Amino acid sequence: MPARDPHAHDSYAYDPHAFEPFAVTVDLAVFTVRAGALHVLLIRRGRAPYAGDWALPGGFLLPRESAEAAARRELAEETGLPDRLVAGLRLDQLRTYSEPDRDPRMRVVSVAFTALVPGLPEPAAEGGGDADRARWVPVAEARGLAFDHAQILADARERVGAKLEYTCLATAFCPPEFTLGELHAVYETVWDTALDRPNFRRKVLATPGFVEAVPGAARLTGGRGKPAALYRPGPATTLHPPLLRPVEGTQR
Amino acid sequence: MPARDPHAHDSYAYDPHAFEPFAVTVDLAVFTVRAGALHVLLIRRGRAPYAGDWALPGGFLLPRESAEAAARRELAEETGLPDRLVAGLRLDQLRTYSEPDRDPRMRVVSVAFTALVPGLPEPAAEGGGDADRARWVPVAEARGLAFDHAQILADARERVGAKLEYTCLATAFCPPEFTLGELHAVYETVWDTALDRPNFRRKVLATPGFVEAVPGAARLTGGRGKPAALYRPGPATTLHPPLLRPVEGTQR
DNA sequence: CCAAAAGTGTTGACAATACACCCATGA
DNA sequence: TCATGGGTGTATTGTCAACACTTTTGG
Repeated sequence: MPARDPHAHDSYAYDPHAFEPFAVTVDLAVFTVRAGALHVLLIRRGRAPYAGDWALPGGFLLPRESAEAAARRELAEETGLPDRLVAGLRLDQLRTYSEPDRDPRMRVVSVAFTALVPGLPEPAAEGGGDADRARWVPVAEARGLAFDHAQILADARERVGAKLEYTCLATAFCPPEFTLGELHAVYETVWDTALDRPNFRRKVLATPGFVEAVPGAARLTGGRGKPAALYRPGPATTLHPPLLRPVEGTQR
Repeated sequence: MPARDPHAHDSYAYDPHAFEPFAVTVDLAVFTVRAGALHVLLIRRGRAPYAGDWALPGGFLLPRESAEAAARRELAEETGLPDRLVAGLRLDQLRTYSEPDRDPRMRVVSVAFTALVPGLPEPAAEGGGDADRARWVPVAEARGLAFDHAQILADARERVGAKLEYTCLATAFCPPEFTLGELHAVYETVWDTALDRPNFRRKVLATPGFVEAVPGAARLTGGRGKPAALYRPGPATTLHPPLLRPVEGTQR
């Protein structure tokens, strides 16, 4: 409930703490698939607390800026990602982290986002701003993160895995035109499971609007093997029926 | 990124706005199923802005309180829901609303939650606090809400519908012991679709841990018809494979 | 010719649907 | 005995997993 008058309720009538200032920030978990491993974009902190540690990119909301806008701005400022890519990037809210002691200095509430970008040929974290401190790090090796960023990263990883099941978001990990082999590799990498290639292929092609063929085009992948047909992302956003992760446990 | 020193970055070095205070609130979309319709818990506002309009319950975070804790506290304070129910209630973060002008008076960032409660015999919105201003309203009739609460409500409704597909959350709409007919009615009400009863029944019973039979018990439902067996919520939290909403469109 | 990667076919297990049908209770 | 809601059976249909197989390229 926005801005109810802090004097409106007995339990904090005239309580100055009702105006206690909160800092509001955004944090970004930006993922990519490189060299067969899921990577996350991290920034090395320059000052205390957690100086020298790795952290998720992010920062404060400006006074008249939504969290989405702040996330996009911070991503452009703090990382070396190309402007065109950041402008067209899809940002998904993950959740908001509001534990009172998550920052040792003051009360900070942070809205976390996830984003998926294609694997880039060059290290991507180059250029102006704080970009020299930005790096792609395999999620398996991302340890000792500042603040509660390990938790955010874990939540984000789980969310991304789940989203691949029932949305068409996997194509966001691929370049504008991609082969089904590349899309297959995205699923296997994010889920860390083997998927039967022929069945995966059929499933993707049977879902209307997931991908659409680029007429006549083909590409040699890795120089070896038969050239693969190219596809573009289709207009669909959700997968019906979903493409479920195989479960290790007892059921199904 | 929590509490980065606002002087740390050139673009707002020494900018006092980096400390611009934000108010942080929670908003709650609490749903129940009553008389075959999905209802949401609303509060009638007592003062401007939007005086006299209906709004979602919610309020400010206290200085050392997480959003989850604030949501639970506000729910207990503002509504007549029984304390036992509020204490055991499951709260799910929906998303955070941060548009700069969503409150006409000041900058307010609000973390929205959803919660599901069983249909209560009595009107539920009774007792102390602001409870006399609280009411269950059918979502179809909830119009003209204060602030951006119509948007929050729409998002919450969609999320709840989606969650029924792949989680066991539907039992939260039912009393501690319930019949499969009641569970069936929950799905039909929330999704606003007819579901084949025998198939629904088999699906639920075939999902391990969704529900477990209460030994020997049976209940007359509505006085008419055969007494139905009683079930309790099981230990499972997710539905594998999911119970998908029938789609009206072309696909599937 | 061989290795590697793309792409097709086939089959059996299983799950979801659309029904028809029986059972227990109140009026 | 009828209406009402609970509960069971079954045939059909479709989907998914497993795996054998063909095709096209580079070396």
